[in-house]
Amino acid sequence: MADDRLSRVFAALADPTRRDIVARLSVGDATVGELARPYDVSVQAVSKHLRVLEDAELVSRRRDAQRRPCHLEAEVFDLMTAWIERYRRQAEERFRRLDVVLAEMAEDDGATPTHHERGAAS
Amino acid sequence: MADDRLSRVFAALADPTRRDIVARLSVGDATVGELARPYDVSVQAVSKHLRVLEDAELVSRRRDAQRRPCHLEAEVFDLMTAWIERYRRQAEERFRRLDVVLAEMAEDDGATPTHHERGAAS
DNA sequence: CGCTTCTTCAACCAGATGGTTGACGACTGG
DNA sequence: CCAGTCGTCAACCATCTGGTTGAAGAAGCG
Repeated sequence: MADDRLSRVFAALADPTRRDIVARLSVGDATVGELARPYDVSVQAVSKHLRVLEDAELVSRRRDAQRRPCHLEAEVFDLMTAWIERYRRQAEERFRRLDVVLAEMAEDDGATPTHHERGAAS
Repeated sequence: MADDRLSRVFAALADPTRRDIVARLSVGDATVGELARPYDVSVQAVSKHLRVLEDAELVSRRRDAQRRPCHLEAEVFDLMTAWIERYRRQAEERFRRLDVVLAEMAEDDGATPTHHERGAAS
């Protein structure tokens, strides 16, 4: 896996267990042991998952006696959302332009060209 | 990697080359050869990347003579956005509730407890 | 201090990933 | 038809991943 920020975040969330951990942390902070309990893998495995989430800066940790409570850093979601929205918009923009071109073609002559199946704008 | 839909999508986007391919496809459809040109890897490697994107249903392909033009399926972005927004909101909601609790505590007595560093509401 | 609890480190393993090269399949176009 | 182009399949390789077990650190408790 590449070592840039966005790659680490996407890779971290490409695992269902880690997504579930994120889901649970969105409700409230939790320790490694608490997080591990519901899964039928070793606590060490969960500890590794948490390290991945921490490297992706999705999770941070305090120290509380022997415990290391995990805290969800929701700001990272903005990074993903920004990336996703950028290309979603670009793709939508592209469809919009395509519709304009098709509309112009329809004005020029009555031919109906092959077209992507998508709801055309008004 | 897990084989569920969301895992495939996140895993597909965890690679910078594949994200770049998505970025380029957001501008317009392209063939495998066209997509491969800018990268200094073999066309076979790019073909593999496209297969990953296709399995994640981020990309679909037509047939045009020998060519296999690739098309971005932007709808999948909705899936990710939905997941992300869900937990972002939940985390924000949690902070909101925390702020309420803290406000109530402040009313009860003047003590200032330890608190997450985050901009408190109002 | 010594035991127990919570967590991580280390070594190991099977399987996935991302790359390579070489051969082949599909289709065009002269 | 047959040379050439576009793309994929197959085999191989190094590295990463997600899991295991066993041992060790770190901190509180009696």
